[in-house]
Amino acid sequence: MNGKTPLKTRAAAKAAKKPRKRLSGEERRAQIVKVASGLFSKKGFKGTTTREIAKAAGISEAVIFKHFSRKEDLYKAIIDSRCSDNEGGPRLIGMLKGKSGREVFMTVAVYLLEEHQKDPSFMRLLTYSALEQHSLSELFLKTRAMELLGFLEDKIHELIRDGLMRDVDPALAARAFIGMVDHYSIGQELYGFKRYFRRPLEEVAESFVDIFLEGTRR
Amino acid sequence: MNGKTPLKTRAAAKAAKKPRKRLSGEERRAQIVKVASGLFSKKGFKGTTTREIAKAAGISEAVIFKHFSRKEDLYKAIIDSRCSDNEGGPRLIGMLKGKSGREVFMTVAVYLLEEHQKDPSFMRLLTYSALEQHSLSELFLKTRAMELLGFLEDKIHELIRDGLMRDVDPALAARAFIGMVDHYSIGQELYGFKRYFRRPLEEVAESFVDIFLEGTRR
DNA sequence: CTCTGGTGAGTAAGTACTTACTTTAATACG
DNA sequence: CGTATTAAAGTAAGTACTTACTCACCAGAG
Repeated sequence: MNGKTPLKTRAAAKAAKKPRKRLSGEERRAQIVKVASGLFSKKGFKGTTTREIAKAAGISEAVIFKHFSRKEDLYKAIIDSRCSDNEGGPRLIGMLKGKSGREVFMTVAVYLLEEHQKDPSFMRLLTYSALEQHSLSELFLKTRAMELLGFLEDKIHELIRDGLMRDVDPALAARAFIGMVDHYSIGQELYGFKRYFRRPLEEVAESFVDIFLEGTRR
Repeated sequence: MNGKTPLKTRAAAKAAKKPRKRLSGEERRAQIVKVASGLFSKKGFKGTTTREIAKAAGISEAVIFKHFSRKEDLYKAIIDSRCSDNEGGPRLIGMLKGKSGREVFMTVAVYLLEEHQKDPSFMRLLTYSALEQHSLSELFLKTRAMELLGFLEDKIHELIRDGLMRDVDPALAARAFIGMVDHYSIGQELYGFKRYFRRPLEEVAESFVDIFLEGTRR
């Protein structure tokens, strides 16, 4: 058992116990953001302690405060990393340009359902943020949500002008569509609906697009 | 001013400061539940302190613990008072019996939108509860949400059978409809959409019912 | 007098955040 | 090349304050 370290047992034990990886500032920062993000999404900002974050990251609390002077700053760093341009939003809008009506709505539905399914923690984070009135939801609203709704609104307007849709309120119709899709994901992930009810992602998307497009067809 | 109590100034000041209403046990209990409910819905369970509750109710913390041995018990009492049979749910389902397709969906939409607008705090409470995985959301899901969805599902099934609707997945369609309506309220209240976008309640309900019914029409 | 509704002043266990200190790795230099 | 220097990465053990929850006691209606 202790054959290797008959003497110096304390130092040896310590060394054995802690194969401590020493990370660079940037690496550690990113790790903390990732760990905290996961915890905040599960338990909320108030519900997560800096101690827990430190423990989960395998470091002492002081390290967190070397990188983020306040717990609140950690939240902001998470926002930046989650809402940064390299992932998400812009990609979707880019995918939509030049597509036909049905293709647009189908793409949006599949994209949103896939995103939620791939990473349900973001939706939780966003919802917590909205409730706790942090800026994440505000930022997300103004960058992502509004952009997508605006795009759909324009598209609907265009379809109406071209006589392909009935004369519905474009803003309301856009929200109706996003509502169907988002609310489905929220039900599955937050309210535990998936225990009672589950459909293949494509089937869900197809159904919603059908209902929406038939409902708005001229 | 102090003609009545020239002496005993301390006692007099105290008496003047606190026109303390002495409530019966039941009254006090109900008051605490009401106050706590409002605070929990604004700041969440973890985000609300017993001290805040006491202050808001104009009593000392100890009184709270005379009525509820743990903070958690207060949550349960709130659940009971919010989900009790006398208000909400059953009334809605009752209103729906024997109505035609359009009437059913219109009634549901108006009802949900009105409820959310009348008391947005319940939605917040419910959402917090779902995130924090308290039993309120579970209970609500099993009593109210499932019941309403089940009713709509049956109605849709019936309408399909009678050749009044296309052959859509009834469960999915029911969720699509509730999704449009609920998601609209959530957007308005939680994500602050109402700063940018507002429509009369009836117009919103009518639009959603239109989109849904046209979309599912045979 | 008594019993119920009410209190002020605790307590122990957290909480975010700090301080004084140690370890490690890369670099400057004799 | 090895060794002193330095600065960053890391820590244990605090601090000041908040938290849920308690307890010994009080006041006034019946």
